[in-house]
Amino acid sequence: MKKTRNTIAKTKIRNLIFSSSTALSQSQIQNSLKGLCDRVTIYRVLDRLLEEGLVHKIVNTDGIIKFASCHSCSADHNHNHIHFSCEKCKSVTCIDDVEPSYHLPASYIVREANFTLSGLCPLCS
Amino acid sequence: MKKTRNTIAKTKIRNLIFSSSTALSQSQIQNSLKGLCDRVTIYRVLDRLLEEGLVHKIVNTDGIIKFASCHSCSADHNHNHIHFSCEKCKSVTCIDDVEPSYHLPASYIVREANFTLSGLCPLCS
DNA sequence: CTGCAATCGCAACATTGTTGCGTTAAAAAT
DNA sequence: ATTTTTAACGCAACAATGTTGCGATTGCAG
Repeated sequence: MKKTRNTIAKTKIRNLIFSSSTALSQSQIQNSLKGLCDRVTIYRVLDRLLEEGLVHKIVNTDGIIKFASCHSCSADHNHNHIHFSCEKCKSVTCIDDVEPSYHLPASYIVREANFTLSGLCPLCS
Repeated sequence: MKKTRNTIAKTKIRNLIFSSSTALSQSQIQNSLKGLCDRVTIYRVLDRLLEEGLVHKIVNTDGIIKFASCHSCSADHNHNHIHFSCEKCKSVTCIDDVEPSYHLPASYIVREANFTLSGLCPLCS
């Protein structure tokens, strides 16, 4: 497979996501970087970070895609934990230690799960 | 509260969603209508149908927003069932009879849930 | 320090969704 | 049946988000 390089933009974006307690959208990252790199570069870096399994992707309840670091899921790389989306402060947080349970008819083959609860987070309630 | 009118576009769109076995996006609806009304009208009709509680909104794993009819949830209007998104045929289906279970720290106030599983649907697997 | 190709910046484009405003038409009132 | 009211419409313009092609740049291996 292709080799990946550690560029300034990639390092900066990775650090941003890793040091954030909430999931970040492309526009949030763009604002933080303040013109460090092009908008397109952010999209491409995020794609690469996803492919490399360093971050995971969350679809918010309003359809906005956010990215968060993979902290506890290095073992079996299971992203199927719950996310919480605050209606007030718009933050998206991973609830790492709560796993949802479900069961489907056997004819469905499940490969990924995206569970997002929305409401008010501890800071806003 | 404001009165709502039954216009041609609204009736057609409502029927489309109600007779569909899968959730529909704005663009899918637009293609089906073949120029019956303006693009903007579809957005506005969907908003109204949502407000009136006739349809519910689903955010797909790729961030695309889809709409499905409310069949079994007229009683307490609970939309917290699971949705299944097929990676192959891109269909989004409501799995009405499976309710997910979860529990969060009490400091979170949950108002809505959006649970989407993705993989292969019975027709594609 | 040189060469290769991964990555970047820029421009252009595609899609999705929103807003303002003058016009049309649904349905209640006359 | 006709008038009146205003919800809903079409159109144009805009905003946000994401994608693609291509020539220039730069990380890093040899």
